[in-house]
Amino acid sequence: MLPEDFYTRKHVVQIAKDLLGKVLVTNFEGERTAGMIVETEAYAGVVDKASHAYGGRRTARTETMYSRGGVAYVYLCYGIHHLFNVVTNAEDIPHAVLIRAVEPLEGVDIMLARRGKPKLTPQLTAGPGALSRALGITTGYTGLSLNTHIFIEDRGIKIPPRDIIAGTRVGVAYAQEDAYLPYRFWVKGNPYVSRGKGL
DNA sequence: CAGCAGATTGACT
DNA sequence: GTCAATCTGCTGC
Repeated sequence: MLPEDFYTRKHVVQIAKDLLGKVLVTNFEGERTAGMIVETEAYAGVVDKASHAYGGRRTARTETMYSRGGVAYVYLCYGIHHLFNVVTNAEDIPHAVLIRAVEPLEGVDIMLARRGKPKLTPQLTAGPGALSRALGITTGYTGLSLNTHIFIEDRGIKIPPRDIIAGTRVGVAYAQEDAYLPYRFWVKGNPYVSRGKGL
């Protein structure tokens, strides 16, 4: 499992890159599922117009972003989709990394059942709402430390730097100039990377 | 308090 | 390609 100081570092963009190749694991009621992270986005807190915490906004929803790094921030998007983020940095600095896609490694049958799908295709976990549903992550787990039911492992998988591609974040056109920041990262050529509409 | 847009997805034309 | 699903939070009456 990743040490706590992996999450409490100050540079959320570096953490977003470092998370590629790590393994996101969930274990709910004995059902274990896991996938390798292949796509992430960094959200840089109060100065980032794309972040829920821009300008220091604090609401019931965003409160967990202000926690010390190493907990889950899960929120509901469009009223339907549960989006999973990793909170980083120190307490009161609301940085987070959105996990946008994983490649299934364990518990594929469980994921298929949760998604109501007959067979494995990239759609199973390509996209932030899709992977959360496949891994059983809901807003009920927001604020949970990443060391019990949801955790991230380093299995020694190294993504070569030349295979890490940077681009603009998906669905953040409203963020004006910050929409052009290269804060989205993915593993080159991996079929599970989402085909979200960037800029 | 109504209206609207959003870190999305899947069904349908 | 278009659109509905439906919760959170911001804006404006």
